[in-house]
Amino acid sequence: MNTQHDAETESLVYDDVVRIMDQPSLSATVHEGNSGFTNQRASLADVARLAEVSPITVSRALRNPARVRPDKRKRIQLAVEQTGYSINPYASALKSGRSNIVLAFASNTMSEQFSLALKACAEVLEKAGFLFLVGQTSYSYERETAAIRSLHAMKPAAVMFTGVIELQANREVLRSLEIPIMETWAFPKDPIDMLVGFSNTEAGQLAAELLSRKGYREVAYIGRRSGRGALRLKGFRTQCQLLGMDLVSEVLVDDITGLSKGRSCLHEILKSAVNPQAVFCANDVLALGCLMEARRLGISVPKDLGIIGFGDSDIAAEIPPGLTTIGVDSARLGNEAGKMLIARLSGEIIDEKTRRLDLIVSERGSI
Amino acid sequence: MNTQHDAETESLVYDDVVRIMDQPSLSATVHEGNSGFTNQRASLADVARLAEVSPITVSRALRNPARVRPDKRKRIQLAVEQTGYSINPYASALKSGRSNIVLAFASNTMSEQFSLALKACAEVLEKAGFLFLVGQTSYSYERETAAIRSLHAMKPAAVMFTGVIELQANREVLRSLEIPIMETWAFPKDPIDMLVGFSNTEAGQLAAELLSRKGYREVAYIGRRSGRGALRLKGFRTQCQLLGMDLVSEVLVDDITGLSKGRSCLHEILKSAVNPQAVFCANDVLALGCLMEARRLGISVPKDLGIIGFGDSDIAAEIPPGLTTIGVDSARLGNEAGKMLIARLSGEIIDEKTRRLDLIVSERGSI
DNA sequence: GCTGTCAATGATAACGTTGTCAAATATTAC
DNA sequence: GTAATATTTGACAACGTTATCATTGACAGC
Repeated sequence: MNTQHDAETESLVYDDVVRIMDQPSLSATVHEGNSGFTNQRASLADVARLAEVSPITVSRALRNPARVRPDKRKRIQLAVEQTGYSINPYASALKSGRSNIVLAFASNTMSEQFSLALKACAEVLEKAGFLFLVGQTSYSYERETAAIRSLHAMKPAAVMFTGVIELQANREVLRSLEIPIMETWAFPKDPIDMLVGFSNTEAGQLAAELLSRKGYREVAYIGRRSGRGALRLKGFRTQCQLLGMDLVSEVLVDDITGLSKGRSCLHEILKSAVNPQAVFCANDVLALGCLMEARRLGISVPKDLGIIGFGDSDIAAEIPPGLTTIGVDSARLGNEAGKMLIARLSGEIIDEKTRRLDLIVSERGSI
Repeated sequence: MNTQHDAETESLVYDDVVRIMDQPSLSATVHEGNSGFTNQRASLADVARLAEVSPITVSRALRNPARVRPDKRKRIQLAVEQTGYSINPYASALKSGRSNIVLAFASNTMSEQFSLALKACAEVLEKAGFLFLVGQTSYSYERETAAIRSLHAMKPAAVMFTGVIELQANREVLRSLEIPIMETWAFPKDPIDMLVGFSNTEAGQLAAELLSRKGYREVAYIGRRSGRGALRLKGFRTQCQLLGMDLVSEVLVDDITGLSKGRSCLHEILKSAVNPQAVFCANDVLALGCLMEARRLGISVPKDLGIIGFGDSDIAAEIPPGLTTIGVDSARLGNEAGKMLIARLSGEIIDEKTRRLDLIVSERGSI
């Protein structure tokens, strides 16, 4: 490798910058207000002095403009712009016990579905002036517990989870926070507070029905041991029995990230006494791993082995022969959750605190 | 669809809970200290009263135990546990002007590479007691600017970006914050502060060399118009020229998320006067989209068309015929960045504020 | 025993905002 | 015009922590 290269080559980035900075619209956004960059931040008192009102009036003008007379409001607005004032969220949170941060915790930030939902939710909430931040729990109860404990100190405006909280103690901690809590991705009968989800049991049932309709008789399951995976398995198992199919193999795993996991799971399945003709994977990553490994082993999909996934990931539609998958509209889920949170945070009386989304079956070539 | 289903079905989640809660180790973690859930939080003063010291001593014992005599330290520790005290981060941040939050902004949280890096970074920082939170900028200068403005109010302990900051005004805002700034994913000669990155220009050069070595003569490029894409293109273009290859088509796009984009780009390329025999895609998602579409169109990879991607995504190795791709070890990048931040945040004098990672070429069947 | 130095602790005063309540002003009713 | 009410504004104190400076006590050196 004899590539001539040094750090300077990359300075193009900054050549680009100059070009970009020439566009007045953007630089205006940045320079708005306070000309230059004063390190000393303006406080409410500074704004108040300039606008010739008391600090508390400034505070009101910013938080609830209707309660301040138009002329003063104008003066205050002007002063805010001149000083480049922005509220100190720490002081505000300290005094009021509230913050404008909405925290979301994802069990796995690498999941396409969760990312889509969180992105949609972020867009809604940021438009409403909230700061939407995401933390990770990595499917670990310990980390989830730690995250929830940190909430007690943070007291965000609201919290959202890509899942439901299972540990009773954590549920109580969350309830004691007295802030809106949004659970998702399942449909328990007793959510902590708000819920935008769907039935995982039904997803399992649908998978069984699809396979039965296609004439499969011996089937297998791959998925997580706990949480939603367990629910999907439950629905699958029940419906298999009902429809007279044999669930000949259940491969239960803890970690489901990475395609290699799906591949090794397929090997597990092939070890079972009775070889199944189809497998339901509790997520698309596992399903794709199976699909890849099947091809590698010369197993024809769907002739020798049918595969159903869950999640309706981007690639499921694209990869030959097309992965049949059950899923929800994740972006819609995030959007709905965001809108519900905003309604609640702005003090509206919510008639419905839960929302159930329909499952979407995308039937493709893999079964 | 006649699936019998109602919300109750999902209550399995909570049956699970009971089982989980029976494990003493976990419930202990939750119940630690303050027995039950007092809504009224304990303050430093409460702890101080119980330990019979002054509040300031408690503060010191928690932040810098070495400065407090062992006997008092013990008493304080005990009092903290009895009261279930946890520090109020808002009060702390208000007074000290610092916080224990480390913010990261990802240009695209749905990217496997960014997710991997952020996850690795989060692990390191959380172990050191920081709260690692992620926001999104969605490759938009407006949102990036908004995010950076919000930093001014938040004053996190440090900030990290999955990229370099291009707008000069934003660079200055960041510098004025006087907190550690971590840029990544490129290797500019004048980073704002800290940097863990690699050369995108070199990535383009490597791609050209690979193709040249395989005997390709007419090649094409697909990628983003700006930022890192532009750098990869620059390196690719330069090296093509040097090696006597013809860059017959450059397809420049703004949005690179989603496989369908790669598919439509392939069509663009096929429209060009001279059909290229190989294409370098500035990321793996685009490359995979091309690969899928090529197969759909009956174009054989690599016989009729060679494809190189960037990012070394999970699926690149798995999908037949195997996607040749150039990338970095994202998890390592995140880990290094996290460790550098911690060193800096704990006041160590850092000898090296930048770190350059090697590019990894994974040669597979697609060229 | 006296002075100087260092470690350990504490008293006081903020940080910048907002909740509470009171005062001032404007508006309406009679 | 006066009284009653509603609207708008402000004074004050507090949220829980930490920076600063002052104090105390311990210990060494002479």
